[in-house]
Amino acid sequence: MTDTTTRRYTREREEEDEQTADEDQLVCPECGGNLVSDSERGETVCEECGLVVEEDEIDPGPEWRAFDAKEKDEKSRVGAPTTNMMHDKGLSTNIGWQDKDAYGNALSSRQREKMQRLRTWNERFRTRDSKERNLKQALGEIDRMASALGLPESVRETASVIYRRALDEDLLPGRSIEGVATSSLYAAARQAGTPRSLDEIATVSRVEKDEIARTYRYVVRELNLEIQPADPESYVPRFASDLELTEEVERRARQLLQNAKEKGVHSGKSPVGLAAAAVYAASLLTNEKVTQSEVSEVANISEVTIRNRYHELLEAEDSVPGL
DNA sequence: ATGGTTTTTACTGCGTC
DNA sequence: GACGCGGTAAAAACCAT
Repeated sequence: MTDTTTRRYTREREEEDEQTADEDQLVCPECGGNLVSDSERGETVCEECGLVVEEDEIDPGPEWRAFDAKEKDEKSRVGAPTTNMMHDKGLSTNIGWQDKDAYGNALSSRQREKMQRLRTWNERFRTRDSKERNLKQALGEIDRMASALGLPESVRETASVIYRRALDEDLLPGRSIEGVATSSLYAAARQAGTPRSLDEIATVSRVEKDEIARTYRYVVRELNLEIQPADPESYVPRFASDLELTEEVERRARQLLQNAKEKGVHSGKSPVGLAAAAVYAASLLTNEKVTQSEVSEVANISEVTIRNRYHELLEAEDSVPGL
């Protein structure tokens, strides 16, 4: 299992590399010649015809003109190159730790105290900043996915609370923002009694189902979220309305499920399957027939599973006298 | 990693329209 | 002949250990 997933991940990465490598070798739109970037001028030009494709690029090189070779060696760009590896691109303030002034002289004790305070506050603001940024992106994602799944406002609220907690407890390092955001939403939807299956979640998320499941388990464990297995009944209204069935069917399906619950038929079985079977069975009992394949379609469950479950449901029902 | 359970896939046969 | 349904065996997925 782990073998296959890691293998897949590495393969994806290779593909990405190939892609970016392809993109690097650009071709002139005019004559088809190779494009070369001239960082001296900040332009990308065609080798063949001299067409300038891009201007005003950022020049990562020295920012002074060099008048001779010696000067070229001495004068380099001030400061570290910017990088996307850091959330602030390495541009935010850093205060040295050495308690020396710009000339290397030791600071007075009063100055040292002052610098210490500045360091503390600078660090506070900076980490708060990065978390804000992180949060903003995650909340955007949660919003997007929630509306794609037709989940109400309250679920988004819950999801963002969960995400904030994950952030506060430092659960993020080593995990993708996307993944944790998705897991938060998944958890929130289940908590709110409007569950969406992992498959449904996965279709709107940017991360793979495997990763969502993994991260979800992790988040639930670390935050001690108490989430009971989804109640099959909570799927019924959605399926019923997707199939344009009446309230009557819906009520009947609920009855079947409640009865099954009392008999303990349902433990260990997938809630979605149970719900789908209940809807199907109810549609038969109320003469509003829908086919198994229709139900399996909206519930994303195999017909076989529906068959198996609905037999069990009816058996449980038969043993109740007077129904 | 492993073993037990559940779900899915694929295929087959039967009855009906 | 296509469709709905039932059943089965084997593969795959899932879960707890």
